Amino acid sequence: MTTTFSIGQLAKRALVNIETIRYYERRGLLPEPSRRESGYRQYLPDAVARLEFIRHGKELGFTLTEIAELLALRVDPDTSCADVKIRADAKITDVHEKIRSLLRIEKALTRLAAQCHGQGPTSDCPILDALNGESLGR
Amino acid sequence: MTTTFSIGQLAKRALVNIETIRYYERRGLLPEPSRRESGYRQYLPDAVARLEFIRHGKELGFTLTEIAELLALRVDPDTSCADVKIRADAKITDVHEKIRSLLRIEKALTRLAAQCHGQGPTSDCPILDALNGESLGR
DNA sequence: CTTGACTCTGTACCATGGTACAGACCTTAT
DNA sequence: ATAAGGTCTGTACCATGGTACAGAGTCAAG
Repeated sequence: MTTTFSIGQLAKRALVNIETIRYYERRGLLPEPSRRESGYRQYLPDAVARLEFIRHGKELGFTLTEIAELLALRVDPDTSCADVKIRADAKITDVHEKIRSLLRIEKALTRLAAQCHGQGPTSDCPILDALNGESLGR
Repeated sequence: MTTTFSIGQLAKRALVNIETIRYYERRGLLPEPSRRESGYRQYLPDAVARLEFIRHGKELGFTLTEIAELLALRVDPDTSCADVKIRADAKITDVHEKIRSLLRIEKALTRLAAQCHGQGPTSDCPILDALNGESLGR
């Protein structure tokens, strides 16, 4: 006899919203569970692990679509660890690009904020002047 | 006689989509322009500068809502440069937080990718193992 | 056996920043 | 005068990651 969970119990254990579980099912991140005669979803304990996998993936910056792919790779006997590594490397590049972009923004903002004494009317504000002026993106 | 632009001409000059201009108007980023008898929007040259202001704000990571606030500050005689600086400083903090979070992600991903030789079945993949395991978020 | 809590499906809604129509009307060039 | 192209409003749709119902049916405790 195997322990099974209702969707509410699963939600409590995995610390996610019930609606989120159903949403993940619609998105294909969770397999369709078996049902009781009433139609109630019936989960096995491994569903908790699956939800944790999803959470960890999100913590690493993967989108739900990408997480679905990783979950699919995991069970496909024709894929190897290399397929996973490719995705991880792509995500590293991705994250790296975002960081570079944000650093550029931070630099530009810091420069502008330093020019601003925080006094006087907005008509003399160097920050607003800059927004009116040339492109800042470099 | 002042030169005026149709919405299409403005879109060309400011390099934005016509629909975007109407969207910005709905969002309160652009004032409602005067109209011809036909109802066609009629823009003054300063509308181009306004759209550029918006673009620059976006390049600095401000949301459209925040840009609308900056635009409002600009014309409000009761506000000072300090009000602008407060927003710029808040955005710097904001961007800084995002960078820190992404750096944490990058670090975790890089560590995982380094552990993965890229060989063997997915069942032995250290990256997938990590996603199954403990929380990664620090 | 009743009542409250739970779950079901389907759909709508939130923010964010737009894009894409449809169907009608206007303008401009030939 | 007519056709092509521009513009109008209103609404729906895109992605992303969910959340919030309504109305019906189910389960469990007292």
